[in-house]
Amino acid sequence: MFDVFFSHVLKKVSLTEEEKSVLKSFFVAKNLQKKEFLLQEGEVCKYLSFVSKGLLRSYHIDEKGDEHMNLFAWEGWWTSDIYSFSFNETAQFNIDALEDSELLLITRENLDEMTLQIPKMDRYFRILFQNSLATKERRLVSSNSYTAKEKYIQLAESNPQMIQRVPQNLIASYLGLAPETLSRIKKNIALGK
Amino acid sequence: MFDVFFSHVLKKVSLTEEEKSVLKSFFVAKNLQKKEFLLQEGEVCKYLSFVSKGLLRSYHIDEKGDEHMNLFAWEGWWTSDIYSFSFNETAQFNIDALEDSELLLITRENLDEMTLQIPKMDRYFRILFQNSLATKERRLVSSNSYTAKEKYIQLAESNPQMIQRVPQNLIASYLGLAPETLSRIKKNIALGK
DNA sequence: TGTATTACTTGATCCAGATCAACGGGCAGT
DNA sequence: ACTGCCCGTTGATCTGGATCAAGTAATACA
Repeated sequence: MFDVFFSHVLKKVSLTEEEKSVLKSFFVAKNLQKKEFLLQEGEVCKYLSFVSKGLLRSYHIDEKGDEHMNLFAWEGWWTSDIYSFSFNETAQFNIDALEDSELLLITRENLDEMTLQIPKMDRYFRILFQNSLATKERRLVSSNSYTAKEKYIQLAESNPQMIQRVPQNLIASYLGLAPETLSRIKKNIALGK
Repeated sequence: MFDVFFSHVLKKVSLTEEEKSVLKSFFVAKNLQKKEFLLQEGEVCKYLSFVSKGLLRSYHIDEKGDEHMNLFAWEGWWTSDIYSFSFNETAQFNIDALEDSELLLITRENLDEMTLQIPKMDRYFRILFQNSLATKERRLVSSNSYTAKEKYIQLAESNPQMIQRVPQNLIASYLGLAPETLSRIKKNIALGK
């Protein structure tokens, strides 16, 4: 359970055995079955969650009832409604499991306490958030600047695993496209553009 | 020059006078005149920049030559091509000044060194990036989920200062709209929807 | 203080991608 | 093995916002 976690943390900061065991104490383990919810829109998001096994999705449902994917998180990724978690406001995202999953959860209070006890973890999360921000910034520009086909090709190149692992209709939603549109785009690409 | 800077840092972490003077030594001050560039697409972004006075914009230019705004930064905000800065890759954004501006620049090497000497700054940047990430995540969903009019109204409510301070055609670009579209939207709103 | 350049508006037309509709194929549960 | 249904495909049509075009107001600059 913690193996995947430590191997990820150790890529960014070093930890003693002592620190590792302190670290563990701030987390709670949770299993989630396929289709089970970790968070529902309207609640306050209490946890930052590390995925040690499985696959989760985070998505928003608009007034018309349409789903809009925010992100997918599998082994080695964190997920949360980070806005809700940070500012203690109502969540805008739902998070549920696309596959049976194993998680490590930490509350905001524990995160604060943990980083005070082990300041290196501020560095870990600083780097984590910095990298996520960088990626999200590029995705936002891509979303405003490119055609549907260009966006799909960019995604396929930058994140081929997502395309293998996540159903096509959810990929469409992630790109802000109708499922029919993505289907047609893939057909065109297969026919040599 | 550093007054605005310290007042912002102190909102998130406390600092001794000693630490303040150490902190200062890692930054370089820079003035930028209106229309002058801080960064051009294709370079590597060497600095994370704090705006102590003025207004900058960060934007991407696509193959057709169209500009797509990424963000605006005024007093108390940071700007950078964070992807380029973090991963030492070619910048995708241009950054230039919309008003005469005063900046504090820090290199990646100095940022790393500074956070090692003053670990509290890891916490400062952890919180900064966490908040930016939260905001960007919401903006991305908004961009994929709402109509042009809804996006404008949301922006006007959540960030009225931006609308006052930034020219309308740049706001349009920030929202991923043609300037004509935003003009019409504002007209409709003025006419009572 | 005049003129040039840039910002904003308004109208007419166009198009990428959404929506609606119908069908086939795979796989999940009994 | 059967059946139900979810998922992807394909076709036909519609539409929000882009694009093209022209005029007007505002700001800068000399």
